[in-house]
Amino acid sequence: MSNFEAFFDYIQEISGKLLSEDDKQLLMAHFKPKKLRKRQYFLQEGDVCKYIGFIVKGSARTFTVDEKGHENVLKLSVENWWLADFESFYLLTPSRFNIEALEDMEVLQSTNAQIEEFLKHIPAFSAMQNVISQNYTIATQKRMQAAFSYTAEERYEDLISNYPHFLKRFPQNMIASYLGLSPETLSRIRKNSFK
Amino acid sequence: MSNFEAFFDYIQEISGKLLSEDDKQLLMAHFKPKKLRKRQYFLQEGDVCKYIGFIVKGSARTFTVDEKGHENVLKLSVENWWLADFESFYLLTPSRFNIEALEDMEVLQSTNAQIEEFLKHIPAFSAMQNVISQNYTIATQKRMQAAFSYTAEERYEDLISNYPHFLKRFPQNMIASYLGLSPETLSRIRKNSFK
DNA sequence: CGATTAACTTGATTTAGGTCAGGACAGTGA
DNA sequence: TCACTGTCCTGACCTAAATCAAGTTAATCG
Repeated sequence: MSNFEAFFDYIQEISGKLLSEDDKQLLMAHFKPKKLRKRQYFLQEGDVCKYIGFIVKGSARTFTVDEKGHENVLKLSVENWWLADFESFYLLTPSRFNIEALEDMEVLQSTNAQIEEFLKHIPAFSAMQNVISQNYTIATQKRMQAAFSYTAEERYEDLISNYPHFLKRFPQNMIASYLGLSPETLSRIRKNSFK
Repeated sequence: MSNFEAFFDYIQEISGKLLSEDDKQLLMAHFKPKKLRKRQYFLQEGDVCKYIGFIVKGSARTFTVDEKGHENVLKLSVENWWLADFESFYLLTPSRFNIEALEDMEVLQSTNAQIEEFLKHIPAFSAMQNVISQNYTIATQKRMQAAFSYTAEERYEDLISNYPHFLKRFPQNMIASYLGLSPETLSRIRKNSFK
């Protein structure tokens, strides 16, 4: 199944290790393919995030809704990224986040208990986890710094240079929210940066 | 050496596993105790972060300096926390951060290469790493959300409830910077929250 | 296809928080 | 002892970005 081929490639590439036939069988047995239509929710606020998903195709946003009904995008995710509220997933607490498909999606999903098994039995899988957690640590450190010490404009420039494809792929108001800006402000920044 | 006792306790507690005598010997052989005086730097911007440090005693701040000479505190660290710019530490790139002792400190430090060895040979150590990276992921997710969707006042309330001891331990201008505020603003928030 | 809804732009106004400036108290050190 | 430096407070002013409002363009769907 082509879904899994992309997934296997990803694991092998990022971990720098090969998956055996047994490894692949184990993964195929416990990662369930799931389709989500645009606007469908992978996770709803208040629910426990029972599944972690690997995005084979499509994109999603992770967001909160505050008391005034204002939506706040924390994360935009595309192919070869993982989808979960890790706090809820690890601790089994109700999530404060929503995760919603922005395009039709194909996801491979599994549970916390099964992930533990993969980590125990598949060397490439646990190597992958280490690399991901390193990357995540680094990326978050950068994003925190940007959030606090950059202006709106600098954050936008930063996004352009780090994730240029986001601009084509996501509506501008999502990008604005992801940058912590109102849609109006982003529109004005873009207008000014043209001249 | 009492330094190491606290360190061993920490590893065993957080990992849920015991350290053997051999494990302890290995750790003692490759974690070097180091003293830092108040104001001394553990890491300077531009240098590669060759060491990771475990704080046995004292506290530190991780900060950047922007073009205008404005300091920006990203992290405040106390006993039983780790000290490093992980991007620089993992990738061996020059760091954009400074790490400075805010009090006299005792640190146990080691290198990236040695950490790899510990992970390979000491089960409690790699279990610890997994727990830490989970906790870190969760904490960062929260902090990101706070940074983007909370007001100055809410961020301060949040700090009070999560890290009340920070308020006694760190000067107010450090706290302000950590919260992404000017010292004046924090002062005013405190004034208002008294009545 | 036209009808509705969603996405983007632009202007006018407001506001949270920053910046600048002055002063009150420590704590430290020659 | 008294300057010196760092920390905190308070007031006056300013500015980046949010909010409100209205209009335009682009997507979506029956």
